[in-house]
Amino acid sequence: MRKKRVTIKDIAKTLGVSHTTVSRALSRNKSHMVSVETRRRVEQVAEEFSYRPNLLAKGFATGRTGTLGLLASESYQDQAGTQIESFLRAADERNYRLLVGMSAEWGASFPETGQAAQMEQFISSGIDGLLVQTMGDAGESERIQAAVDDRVPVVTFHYPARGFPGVVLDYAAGFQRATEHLIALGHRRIGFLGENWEGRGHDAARGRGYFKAMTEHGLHPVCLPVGRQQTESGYRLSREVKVRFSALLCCSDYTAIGVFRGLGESGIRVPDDVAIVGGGDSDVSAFVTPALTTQSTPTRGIARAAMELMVKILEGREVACQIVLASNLIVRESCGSGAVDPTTMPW
Amino acid sequence: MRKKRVTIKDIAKTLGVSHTTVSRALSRNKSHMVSVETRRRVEQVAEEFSYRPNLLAKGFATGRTGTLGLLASESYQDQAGTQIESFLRAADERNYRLLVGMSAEWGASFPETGQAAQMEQFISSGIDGLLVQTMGDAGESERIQAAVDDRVPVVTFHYPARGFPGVVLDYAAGFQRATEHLIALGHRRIGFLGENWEGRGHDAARGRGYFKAMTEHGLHPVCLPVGRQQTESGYRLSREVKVRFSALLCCSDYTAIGVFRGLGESGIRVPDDVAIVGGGDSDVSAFVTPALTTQSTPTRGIARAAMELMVKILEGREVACQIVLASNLIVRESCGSGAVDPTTMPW
DNA sequence: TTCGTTTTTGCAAACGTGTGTAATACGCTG
DNA sequence: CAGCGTATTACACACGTTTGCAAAAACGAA
Repeated sequence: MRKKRVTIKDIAKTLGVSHTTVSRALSRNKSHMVSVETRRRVEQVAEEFSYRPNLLAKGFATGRTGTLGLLASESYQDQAGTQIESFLRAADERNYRLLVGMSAEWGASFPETGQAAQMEQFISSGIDGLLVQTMGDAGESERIQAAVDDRVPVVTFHYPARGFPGVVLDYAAGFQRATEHLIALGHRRIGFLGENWEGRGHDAARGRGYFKAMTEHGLHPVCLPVGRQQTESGYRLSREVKVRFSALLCCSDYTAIGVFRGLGESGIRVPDDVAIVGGGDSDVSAFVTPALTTQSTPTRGIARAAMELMVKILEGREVACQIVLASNLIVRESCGSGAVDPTTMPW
Repeated sequence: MRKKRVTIKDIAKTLGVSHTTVSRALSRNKSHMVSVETRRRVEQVAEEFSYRPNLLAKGFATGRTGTLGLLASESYQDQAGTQIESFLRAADERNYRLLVGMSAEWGASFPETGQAAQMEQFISSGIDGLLVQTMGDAGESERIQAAVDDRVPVVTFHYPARGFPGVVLDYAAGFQRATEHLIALGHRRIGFLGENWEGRGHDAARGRGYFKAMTEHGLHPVCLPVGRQQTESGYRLSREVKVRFSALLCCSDYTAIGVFRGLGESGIRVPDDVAIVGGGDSDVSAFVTPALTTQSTPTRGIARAAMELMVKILEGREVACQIVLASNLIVRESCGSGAVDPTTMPW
């Protein structure tokens, strides 16, 4: 199976020069010039032998591998895939490779352990930097700190982590706006399907935006917690929804689709009987019936921003900052926007 | 930022032994024993110094890195995410790390170039094996062959590639069965939304299953090609569907959802006016209205099987084989199965 | 005690590449 | 022609770990 690798020494030998010269010729080293003629010959032989540099050895020698670690979080489920995909794109554009992992909750009784172990492994594998999808749970920042121990630069995304630069999505503002939209439409009994606003994570952040809008208008906020199987959770919770609310904010489009289904089975119509807002702007959200009003999460924007930040940090052009991305409300059919007078919009 | 690494030499120095001994103590080398007492002391100091092995150096020395390359294909869009996720799980279970890439069609005028470049990079980075999501296009096998050049073992998945072991999903059989299901329900004007059966890729394979079932029953097969934005394509094509077919097979659940939408806007009811079958068994498929009959693609099963095959090959326990996974038909509401007498089913 | 055997340890080389320092050659100036 | 700066090349070591070979130590038996 295995062939013997072609190394710079092989090239050096056939040309009768030292491997140093070959190395410099190929890496176009600035401080030590190599004559044009020599470089030409080196390149020709390299091509002829179809030489491929051993990035392992290179990384070993230089301490730079051109590889970044990406630690996605499983708890984001439907998003995880597109999020990873976006990062692959962004990394490719900047010619970085990506060592990918998911902070596993599966099988492990202590997810933090798995997460820490992954970070350790990544760092041991010689990554230049670590991109971590944060969940905002208690002690997360300290956990990352402990595992990374200042050995590589870290950029977090999704949720701020104390002490680390990162890209944050302003979930709270987005859902606050969405809630105000529903209030402007005349709704008063508005429910929230997600995670309690006292918790952490972006669903809780959305909850806080909802909470703020509700209390500011003297309304009573209610949270119905959603489980891990989002679509199914929405389906099960729909039973409660129909008796208690005239409008509903869901943290995920998939939850909303589950709710659609459940309400439909009971003959409740959306948006006529209940108005619904989703979250995430997934690909299908425009094509379900009724089309889903949703809070967009710029997955690709997050990836690009995080990559850019990481590259800047690696190049020493930036030290620490939090980039806050806005999240927009996309108004479609599921909350009956057709009847709305735009001038009553609160923004 | 950077701290100085702790190496085995540091441990050796504090204990007054050679670094060789430390290496042997930590790697539990079989051929050269180390006394129990020495090992205990080494482990204690390693713990104390919180020593982390440099996997780069290790890989460099041994030629094994414990990292596999995963090259997913962008063209599978909605699937790519869950597919990658499944591989991450499977790799984690076997304690392998995963260098992930997507064979980019974005930005590159020649996707093959990007794909080849990725493989080159992965191999240069010292992967132990390469997992490639195949598309079944012409010359794919030769392309992989040329890029990999026998430097690492390859396992393909999704579509067979000549000369490489792999995990294949029998899309054709699945869609043949689905088509027969529709025929058994009494449908005659049955359309196919996907890729022409003369092409390659798994959508074409599904097409062949459809084609076979249709011709065997003396029916006329018709293919409406779907674009890259699957949901949207389904929506646009729905206009054609309603006038030509009484039943429809879609290669993706998302395409089916687009069709739902389009038909609904024209007042066509599913399944009463048109029966629909999807593909992929995505998470939402059970919760859209009507719930989608679909051909399941065992994404996790593919990942597990491919990983297992790769590990076997790396351990020399297997040489070459193709593992064919079956794909099941999950019957829900969208083709009106409620009216079916199970005894008329063709299987 | 002596020899042989086994267990434990150390030395040194190897993996492929980068880089600081020294050496050589060349051309120019005075 | 001596002297000097510069362009080009080579030597040697570093990076952290593994591993074949040899040496040393420990042990047992005669």
